[in-house]
Amino acid sequence: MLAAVLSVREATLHVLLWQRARAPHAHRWALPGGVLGAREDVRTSMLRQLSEKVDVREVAHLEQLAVFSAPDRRPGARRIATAFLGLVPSDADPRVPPDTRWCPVARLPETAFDHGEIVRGARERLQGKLSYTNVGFALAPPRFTISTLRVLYAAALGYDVDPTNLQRFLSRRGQLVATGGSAPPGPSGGRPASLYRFRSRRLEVTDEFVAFRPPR
Amino acid sequence: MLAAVLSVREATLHVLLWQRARAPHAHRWALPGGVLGAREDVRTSMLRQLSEKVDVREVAHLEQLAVFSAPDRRPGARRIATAFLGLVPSDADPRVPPDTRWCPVARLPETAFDHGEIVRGARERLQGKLSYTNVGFALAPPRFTISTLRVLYAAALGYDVDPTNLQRFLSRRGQLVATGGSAPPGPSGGRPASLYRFRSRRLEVTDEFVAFRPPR
DNA sequence: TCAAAAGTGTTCTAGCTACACCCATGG
DNA sequence: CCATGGGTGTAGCTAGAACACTTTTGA
Repeated sequence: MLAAVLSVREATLHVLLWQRARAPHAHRWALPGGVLGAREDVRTSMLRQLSEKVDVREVAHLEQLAVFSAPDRRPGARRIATAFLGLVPSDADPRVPPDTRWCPVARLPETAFDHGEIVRGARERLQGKLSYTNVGFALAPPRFTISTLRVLYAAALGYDVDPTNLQRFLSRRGQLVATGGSAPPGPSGGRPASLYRFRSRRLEVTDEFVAFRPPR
Repeated sequence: MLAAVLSVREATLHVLLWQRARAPHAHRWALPGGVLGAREDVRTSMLRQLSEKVDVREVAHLEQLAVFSAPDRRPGARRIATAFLGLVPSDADPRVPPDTRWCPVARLPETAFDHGEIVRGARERLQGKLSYTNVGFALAPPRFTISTLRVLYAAALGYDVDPTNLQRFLSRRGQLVATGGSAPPGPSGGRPASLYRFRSRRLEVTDEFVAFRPPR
């Protein structure tokens, strides 16, 4: 049971890691997690374990990634890990324990066991789903401007995104709702940006087919 | 450890199930599987367990689906299942034990535990991946005509597919290679169909982005 | 009035759908 | 020569990428 909890902080994709104090792999950085309880399913258990690190209400999305099971993936007693991808909106600022930090995914510190691989898997899953689902909601605050959203998408994808096209992409799919409000412009002026929200804050597949749409 | 092994048989998507002899859920139909060994990872273990039901060389693709972990998912001692999706080409005709059969996915017999849900998950995964990867190779014989391939895609997707567009879809992505050979026409005549093969018989993502392609 | 930032309009193009038409074979 | 099925050409449409242009604000 491990979770790669991703969030965009200061325009960069970060992951929540804690520094191990004890051997094995002392001082290396590890994903939060623990062991499955007798009366829990894996999702419930993951949420319980995360609640020790972050406020669970701030985890806007949680999904299974994969099982990591190589017999030698960690020294000592064998442990099989069900890995999860968690997403925390950029506005949430959860209190975390002193040994825990948000680390930039592009420049990870030395990670424990196979946790680096899990983080890379999580990032790839997120990148894919940004393009054919509404997962963006889980990176964004409840209300946001298109510029803000652009920064979040760019950080998660690792390349620049055109705000015009982002706006139209989401609008065409009915995912963007104008709230009516607007954000005040910055100190150097400029037109105030309208505030939007996602129509739904639960995962929806917006592009079921790349090709092979059923005939009319 | 459970596998939903799918294959197109007689123009219909089937799954490999075996009928339980003993309680619990006697006479119901279950997915093949077993328990993880001490020195195996889940993939190796799954292949080992499948080898008891089908010839493993015929499983052209095997990937993790999800972990099923509800505490009450089956009576008796708790068991957590890592579910896999397996694919067997339509030309392979593996010898299976007497209690084991290919069952049509659209009309499953009464299934044991949560195995029905797993089969539905497997079908959905396959349907999605047919559209943005080359998984088709794992449903098809080594050499095939476009008409044959059309039948396989239609069976897996559950709706009709235009052979013209299928041909171009795969050609555009460089997945189709003409072998030069051709298949003899049927008893009522007709132009002989050319034989093709997939360029690669390992999973490749052919459409990485639905939208948000990186700028040039 | 100018700079800055947001938002709209428009053109270009790739690629999917649909369908008409041509090709190769058996009877 | 016709029926049958395979294969090609092509028109139409959708929607993403790129970018010019307009709008709204602060100084």
